[in-house]
Amino acid sequence: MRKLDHDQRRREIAEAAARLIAAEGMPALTTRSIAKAMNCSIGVLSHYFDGKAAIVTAAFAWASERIEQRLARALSRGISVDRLLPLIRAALPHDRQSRTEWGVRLHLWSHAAADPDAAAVLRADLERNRALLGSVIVQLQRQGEVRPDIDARGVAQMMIDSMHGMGFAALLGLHPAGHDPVSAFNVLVDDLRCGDGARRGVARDACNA
Amino acid sequence: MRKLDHDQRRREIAEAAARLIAAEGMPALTTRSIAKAMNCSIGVLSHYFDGKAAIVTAAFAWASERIEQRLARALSRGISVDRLLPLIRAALPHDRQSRTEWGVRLHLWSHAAADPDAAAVLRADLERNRALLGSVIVQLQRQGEVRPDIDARGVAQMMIDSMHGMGFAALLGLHPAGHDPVSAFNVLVDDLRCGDGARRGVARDACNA
Amino acid sequence: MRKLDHDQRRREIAEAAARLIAAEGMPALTTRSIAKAMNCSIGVLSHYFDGKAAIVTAAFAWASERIEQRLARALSRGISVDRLLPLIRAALPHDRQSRTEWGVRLHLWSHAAADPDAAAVLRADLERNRALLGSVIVQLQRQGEVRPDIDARGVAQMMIDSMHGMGFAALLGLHPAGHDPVSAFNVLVDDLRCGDGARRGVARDACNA
Amino acid sequence: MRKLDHDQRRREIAEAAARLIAAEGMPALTTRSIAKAMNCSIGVLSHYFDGKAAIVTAAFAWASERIEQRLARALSRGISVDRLLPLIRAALPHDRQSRTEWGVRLHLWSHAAADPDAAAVLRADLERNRALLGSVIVQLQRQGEVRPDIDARGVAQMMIDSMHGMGFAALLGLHPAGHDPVSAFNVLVDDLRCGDGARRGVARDACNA
DNA sequence: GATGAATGAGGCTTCATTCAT
DNA sequence: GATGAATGAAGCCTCATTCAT
Repeated sequence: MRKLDHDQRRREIAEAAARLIAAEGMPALTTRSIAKAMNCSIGVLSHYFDGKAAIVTAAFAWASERIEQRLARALSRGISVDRLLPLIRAALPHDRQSRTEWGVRLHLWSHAAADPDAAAVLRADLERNRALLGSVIVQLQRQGEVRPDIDARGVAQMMIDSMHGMGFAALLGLHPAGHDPVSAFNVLVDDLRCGDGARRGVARDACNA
Repeated sequence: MRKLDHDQRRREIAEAAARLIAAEGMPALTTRSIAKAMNCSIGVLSHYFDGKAAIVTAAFAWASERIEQRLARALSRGISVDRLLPLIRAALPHDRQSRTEWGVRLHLWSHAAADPDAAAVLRADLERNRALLGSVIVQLQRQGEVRPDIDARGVAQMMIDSMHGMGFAALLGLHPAGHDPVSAFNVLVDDLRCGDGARRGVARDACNA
Repeated sequence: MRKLDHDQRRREIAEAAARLIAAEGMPALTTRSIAKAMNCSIGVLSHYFDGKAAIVTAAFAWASERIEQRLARALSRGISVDRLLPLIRAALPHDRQSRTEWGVRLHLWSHAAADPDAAAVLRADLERNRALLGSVIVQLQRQGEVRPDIDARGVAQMMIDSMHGMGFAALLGLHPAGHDPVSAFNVLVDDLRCGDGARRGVARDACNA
Repeated sequence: MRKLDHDQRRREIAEAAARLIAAEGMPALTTRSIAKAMNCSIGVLSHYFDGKAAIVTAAFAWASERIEQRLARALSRGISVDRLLPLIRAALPHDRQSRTEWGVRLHLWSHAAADPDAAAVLRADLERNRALLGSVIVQLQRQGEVRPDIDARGVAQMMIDSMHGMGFAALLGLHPAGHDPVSAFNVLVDDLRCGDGARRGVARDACNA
């Protein structure tokens, strides 16, 4: 029970730190700002974390965990080719909560550029996501919804890379107004589908016109 | 001539700062570290920049400029559908210099999360790149190498988003060993091409097998 | 209790700063010198004051408070025309403590020349002193010790102005050796008195001699 | 001729420094601000002055000189008891130029609190003014306009002290709106006059009423 | 466990001064 | 004589951390 309280408190601190990172950036994450956000004194932090670096690590972990949970929840609603786009959409930043998570993620990426430990964590995260998305595609192949000749892991990697690019860009408001980056995945998804050659062939005939 | 020296020196400082950012991250970018990298005294910096924030801005601008120049150079070698992949490859991090540029770029993105000015610069950068890549695609459409029914700007945006995701991931060593992220663009490029319906059709037939 | 400690500490810092200002001037008032005088570390100061400017303000306030208290103490010993000169003497710099207070006061005046906030504080201080001295004169008029036809506030203002000039000059050792500036007030005090026309008349006859 | 240019330039620099001191205070007096005000480069200053301290000294001297000249000009218009008040009024701050001079003077006083050299200069200045004003009073005594039984130097000192207090207060806007501090000198001047005992005697009778 | 006062290193900036051009 | 780039000390402030209460 004591242990539970302890872990609970750690999680609260990590979350507070994560929110601060997302909202104001790493430089604004100070022990003072965390204590203020937690409405507690500075000294408390050292009871739960061994220095600020550990809090940062925990904040990054908190966000990564949330992001994975979000993906898992989306997957739990059932898998089909037609659900791929909504799934991607659910994974990208689209509401306050997901924007916070993506905000932390972006800072984690830049943090990892100079911190090998963070980079290792990041690699592990990505590997899990790749495996997860890869297994989804394999399952769709087994369901006969996706062409069997494609490399599931390769496509998963590409989708994840693209999602990161889109997610960060969306987070920073880098897309033109009204632009829906996810719709671009239609091209890719259509390409994965079985038996839709007809429509595409027509369009392609236009070249020779 | 005096003015030239002044600008030259500013550029040198910006470059030194950019290299520091890429190599050790923003927190390691201090006036001391810049002066040390420049082999000069701290006070010099204030002769050329109006505070550290201005140096950071200049460093970001230096990297963005280099990245655009790199893209422009790649484009100057001629445009064709078959050159699209090499072009993308040239734009992604692949050597020391390009890794430095991408390192700064990643930090600029996370910096922009909390700095509206940096975000505005980023948006302008992206808009230019989008226009550039969009015009390339339009030209390819005019040359009859790309299907006329696709939305050039939409595809350009998607390619850029994906490149960012791949570029950052490649920079951080997030891809599995031996993985070539660029090859994933083959799917997209093939989709853009005119008159290649045949091969795809064959593959798609496998679904029904 | 905690609050008391806090305020007590603030007062100590303000006093230390005031003594430094009086002894060595504003340029010598640095965070280092204050910390050294307080025998504590530099960081402590920011626990109690919001920057150096706030310490300076508090130091000025400390001295002004002391000066007013000194005046109030002198007044509490009873009021009569014969006590006016001793009262003035008590208000002017005459011992180590009062010299410190006047030293700070002088620096406050020059500080106020470029700082509207300080000037406003100064104006308020002066207004209080003017009111206080004015009420003393009114009381003496009621007691029949001072001529009823004089303007109490005007005389109070003149006395205060003169006291400032004398006080600053005395502080800087500007008077000739052995000179007692306060005795000059005899002229004014005699002029205020009721019923001493005789002595003056005699002296004035000398003109026609 | 060269020497003249040199001295002329020194005077210009001293004046520029003095104006800066009066307008923005000592802390704002930097080599850069002086050079900017002079519209020249920083290096020039070291051709004419041996460091900043020398410039400050010269600026103080410039203002003191001006103040004395102002007093001398006022005296050259002829001396009589009736001209004493206008003379005092001319010496106090009353226009842009005199306010500048008084501004520098105030800073000189606070500067002298921690700088024995400046204090010595100040003492010498004051001694000259005391002698000047004292000789004026002596002359008035000889002209039979001032009572012969007063101590000329003592009165001169008192007048100077009061003028300083009034001048500084006026400079800082410390007087109540509409208040004319100089009129307070009427009391003193009347007291100096020969043969006006009648009016005073009448007023004094009011005490017994 | 919790508090927050204290520490002192280190960040950014400004300044007077020097000196090569 | 004039310029202004360069220097580096020193100013103020913030920060993570420690520790007595």
